[in-house]
Order: sequence, then structure tokens, then C-alpha cells
Amino acid sequence: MESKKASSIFEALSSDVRLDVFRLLVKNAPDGLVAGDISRLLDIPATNLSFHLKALVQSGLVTVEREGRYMRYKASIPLMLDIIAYLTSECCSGNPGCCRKFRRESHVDPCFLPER
Amino acid sequence: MESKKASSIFEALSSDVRLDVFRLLVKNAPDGLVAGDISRLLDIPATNLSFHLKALVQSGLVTVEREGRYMRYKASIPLMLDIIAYLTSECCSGNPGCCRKFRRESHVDPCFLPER
DNA sequence: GACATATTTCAAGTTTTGTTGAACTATCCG
DNA sequence: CGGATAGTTCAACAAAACTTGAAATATGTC
Repeated sequence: MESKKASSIFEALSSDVRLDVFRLLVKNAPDGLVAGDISRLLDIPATNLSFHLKALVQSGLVTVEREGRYMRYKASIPLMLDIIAYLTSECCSGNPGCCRKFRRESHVDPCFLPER
Repeated sequence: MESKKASSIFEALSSDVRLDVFRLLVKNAPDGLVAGDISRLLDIPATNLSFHLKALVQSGLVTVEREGRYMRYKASIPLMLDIIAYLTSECCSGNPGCCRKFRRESHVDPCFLPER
């Protein structure tokens, strides 16, 4: 991943509307939700939601497919993990002892955290 | 963490300049770097760098302290881990089997990833 | 104190983003 | 076909962000 690609992904998460939408889709992974459900659950006007969903899809963080007359949106968990990897890579220049200390105090859901 | 706070943190990472700066500071954790070093290493004009460093500090992702006539900037690893936790929380509504599959294929630096 | 170095603040202009309502497109159902 | 439902696109405006050079502030050195 290069810097411009990564920053465009963070840009997609930089609006509270889009962040709420994305987290809702993460919560509803892997099935996703159709636009109307998102609109109702988060109380966002359809027009505005469509604007933000488009931005999320363009970033790659969200995928979309037609389902009859509905549009189903899903979070891309692999890309989410990729930007986490990008952000944390080479932390402390790879000194594991340093990172381990921080990590022990973190609240990252262990569900995401491979063994080491 | 609430949504507006979290999105303002992602907003801080939404510029490629700031993302490069932050990653450089993560790499140089826990000691950090002074502004001039960052400017030289990333080839960013002092004025512009100052603008972006201010944004990073305001987000909380970076801290700063005076050191003689230098200003030393450091990445806040705990806050970085907090937003990762926020982003990934309740993934798949807490269904561990679902997440484990994604995580096995991820490239997240194991340095950050607690055992489970 | 005078001067050099490190960094920030300010002002100005350009560009980008967010929001809204109205109009448009696509699909389903009778 | 015609109407209803689901979503998107468009136009317009308001608000915010990025970049730059010039000026200002703070600290160290002679």
C-alpha cells in the first residue's frame, strides 16, 4: 500500500457519517445491509447517505452489489486490516519489546489479533 | 470513544503528508523526532509541516514538547490502538469464527496483536 | 545585546467537501 | 402499461482544508 492510497482510505473514515456507516457494516459483516436499512438505522436522508456511500465504495472500504431493486453494501474487512497493518508497520523500528508494552494495555478486540 | 472524536482522528490521517509524518513518528517511537528532522526526512517545507503537525497534535495522535529550541513530536501509540479498537469493535456482531478467517489472511504486524 | 537557528502564526487564494431539495433512473408488482 | 418503491445524480451554496511566502516568536551562541 502506498501513502496516497492509504490516506484516501482514512479520508473515507474522516466524516462521522461515513464512520458510523462503515462501523455499522463492520458490525453486520459479512452479509452487509441494503441502503434503506442503513438510512433507517442511522437516520440519514437518502440523498446524503448515497453521497457518503459512494465515497466509501470509491475508497474500496465498502463494496456494493445490486439485489433486485435494493443495493447491498458490505464492509471490506480485508482492506480494513490492510490499513491497520499499514498504520502500525515498523512501529518502534520493529523492536517487539517496545510494542508489546503498548499492546498489552490496548483494547483492540482480540478477535482481530493473531497470535505471536 | 464517540463517533465525532474518532472521525476527527481519521481526518488527521486523511492527508498523505500527515499520514507520512505520523508513520515516521510511529517508526521512531517512543523517542519521536524534532520538527526539523521530520522536515528534512520527508522533504516538507517548514511552514506546511507546521500546519500539519498542529493538526496531528490537535487530534491527539501526536504529542509535542519543547526541547531547547527544538520541538519534539511523538506518536501516541495508545490512541492509535484505541482507534483500531473502535474501528474493529463488534465486527461480525462478535462472532469470532467469522473474524478469525479474515484475520488469518491479514498482514497486520504481529507486534500489535495480542494472543487469543 | 546582536545575530543565527528552529519553528509557528498570519493572510490570501485555490480547491475540496458536506448538505439539501428537486429531478432522474431502475426495479418490482398489479 | 402505470404506479409505487429504492437509490442515485444534479445544481447550488456554505463550510472547511491545503499551500505558500512574509512576518513573528523563542531559544541558543558569540
